[in-house]
Amino acid sequence: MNLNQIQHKIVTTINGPILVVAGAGSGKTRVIIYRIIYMIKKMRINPENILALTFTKKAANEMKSRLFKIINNPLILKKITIGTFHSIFSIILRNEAHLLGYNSNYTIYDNKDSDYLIKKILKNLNIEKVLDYRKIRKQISNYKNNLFFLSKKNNKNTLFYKVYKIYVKKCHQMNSLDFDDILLHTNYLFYRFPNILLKYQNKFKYILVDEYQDTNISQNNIIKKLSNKYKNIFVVGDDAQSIYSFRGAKISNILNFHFIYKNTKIFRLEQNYRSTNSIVKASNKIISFNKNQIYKKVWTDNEKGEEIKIYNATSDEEEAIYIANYILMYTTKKKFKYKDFAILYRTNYQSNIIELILKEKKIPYNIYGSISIEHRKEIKDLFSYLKFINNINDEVSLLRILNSEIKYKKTIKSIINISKKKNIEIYNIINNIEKYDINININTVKKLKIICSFLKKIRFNLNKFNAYQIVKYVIIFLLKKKKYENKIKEKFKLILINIYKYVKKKLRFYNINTYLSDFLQYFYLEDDNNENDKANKVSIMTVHLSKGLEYPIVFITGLEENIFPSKSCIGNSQIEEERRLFYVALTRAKKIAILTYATSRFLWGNKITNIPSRFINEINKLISIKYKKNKYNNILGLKIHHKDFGSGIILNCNNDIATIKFNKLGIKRILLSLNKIIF
DNA sequence: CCTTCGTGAATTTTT
DNA sequence: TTCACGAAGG
Repeated sequence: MNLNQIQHKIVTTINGPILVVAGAGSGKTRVIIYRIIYMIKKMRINPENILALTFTKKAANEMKSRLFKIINNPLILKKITIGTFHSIFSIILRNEAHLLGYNSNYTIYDNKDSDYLIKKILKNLNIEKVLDYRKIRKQISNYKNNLFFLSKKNNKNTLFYKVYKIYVKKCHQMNSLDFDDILLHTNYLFYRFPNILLKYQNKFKYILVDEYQDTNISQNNIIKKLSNKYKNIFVVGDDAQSIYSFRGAKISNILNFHFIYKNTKIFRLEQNYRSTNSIVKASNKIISFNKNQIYKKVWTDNEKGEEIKIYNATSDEEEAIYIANYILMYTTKKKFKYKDFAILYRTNYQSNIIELILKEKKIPYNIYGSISIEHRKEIKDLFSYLKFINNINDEVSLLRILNSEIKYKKTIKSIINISKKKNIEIYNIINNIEKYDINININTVKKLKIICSFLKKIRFNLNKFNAYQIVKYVIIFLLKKKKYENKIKEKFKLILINIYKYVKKKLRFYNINTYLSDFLQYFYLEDDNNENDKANKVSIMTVHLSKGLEYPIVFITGLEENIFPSKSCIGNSQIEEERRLFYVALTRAKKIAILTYATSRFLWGNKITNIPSRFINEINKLISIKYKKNKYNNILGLKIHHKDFGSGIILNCNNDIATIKFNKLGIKRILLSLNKIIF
């Protein structure tokens, strides 16, 4: 199995609660995978009793494919339950939905759906100017993830609570769950129905959780309940890589694990096998700037390797060009492959310019997540049809359809008003539109008729046709009605191909038919929209998505204050999480890490300028000097004294102009040739 | 009933 | 810059 002594011990210690504190690159995913194999092959544990949980769809798919490579037996593999918290528990909820007053075909609302609903509620209460719908959504999410509903913490007189209650009620009426509901309702299910809990306790006798540092209260409580009978709970985590606190992740879960589970065995994985010594050294240096951390000594036997490189681009475009050229050079002259490279960024929108340049230079790439395709308007339209067809109570999706089909807002408003006044479902009204006294355009009536008869027809066949057939009909219907650009048609085609593959795979692999609701579940909670994983392509993604992955050469881009670290994290306690995020980014690299930053960059059509990220300065001494561009190339981070302005530190330097942060006067740009600076 | 024009927000990260 | 939304005017 090729494991070190501690790893071997971890793999073969099966019973009881176990906490593994694992540094970056110490082989923790490998340990999980070998442990699963050991349980099945050596311990003869029934694979059906194993539950492995991850946080991102990407990590789940990665684990599945790595396991498959070793086990290579689909019959065994399909018995193991592997997936994200959300996907696994939403499947369980579908099975038990009737107990909670839901139908098993419930719709999953993404953030945009939630926003839409919250906006509507605020408008109805006439407080859309008082409360910000996005803040409310975050607050609702926070509420649910912290299980406040179980405690007495809620302040029932606030405006927020009023909105919260309506939101919950509406979701229930529409047979819909948002992402947080999936966890919340699972909690409620296990709390309220002990016999159901027992059923799943007996099924999942062995539970493994990857990236445990990212669990929130709600998730942690589910694991606690599930493992309570057999206590075979195995968690792996690294507090230094905790980067999901915005989703309610609580580091205290990992810190208090051994208090909650008696007789916990604790292991530490500190040897890094992934990266060169230079990279390990720099990442240790970075994380040492954080005050809150569990002491860990990550070390490596690997060679020193190349020093970390840095590139100061003049613009975001030039940054991308530099990266593209670098990749071209290394693939032609140094025999690296495209798939050896990853380009990481802090925010999704940064991918635009990178994609553009890579396309120009004909470098094949694979983008993960992205401004995810489900948020594109036309795709959203398609999926509102699919969601409504699947769940006739889903008025959010129906209203989306109406909004995209009917130009005249007044007409929609009158329909909604009638629905409210007479307490009749909107779908019912549009089906009998001529019976109602509405000022409505004749063409609109015709349109509604066409839509309604289509919906009726297709809903009639809902259980006869598989997901592929249904989606195909909807796409044909949409294309018949509207003139879409070719780009959109291509996207539709891609989605269809994706569905086709999925339906086929399910049939061959598991011998089950895929209906529309199965496909929607897959689309929202399982598909990481990345079929070409193994293809020889450059990977580009956010730092968040890169966790758990590794690449020989990694570019960390946009290392500027206000970008990375993000503006909203500067000057508060969240800066430590940003630093952990940078730590995650840096530790993805096996051989070479290249940090890039741009002097100016486009944001909303405006050129903005930022000073280099503090993270560059924090590891300044470990960065290869020859890559520090220009003639004042070795003065970054240097403490200086200015004849007029006093002492300060050099943040950036472009040819003759240095950006200096003065102790008393703040940030100023100084012409070096004036010779006012004493180094 | 329908078009046009002006204003203001958007982009932190994932399920 | 781009997009959504709403007011105003055709």
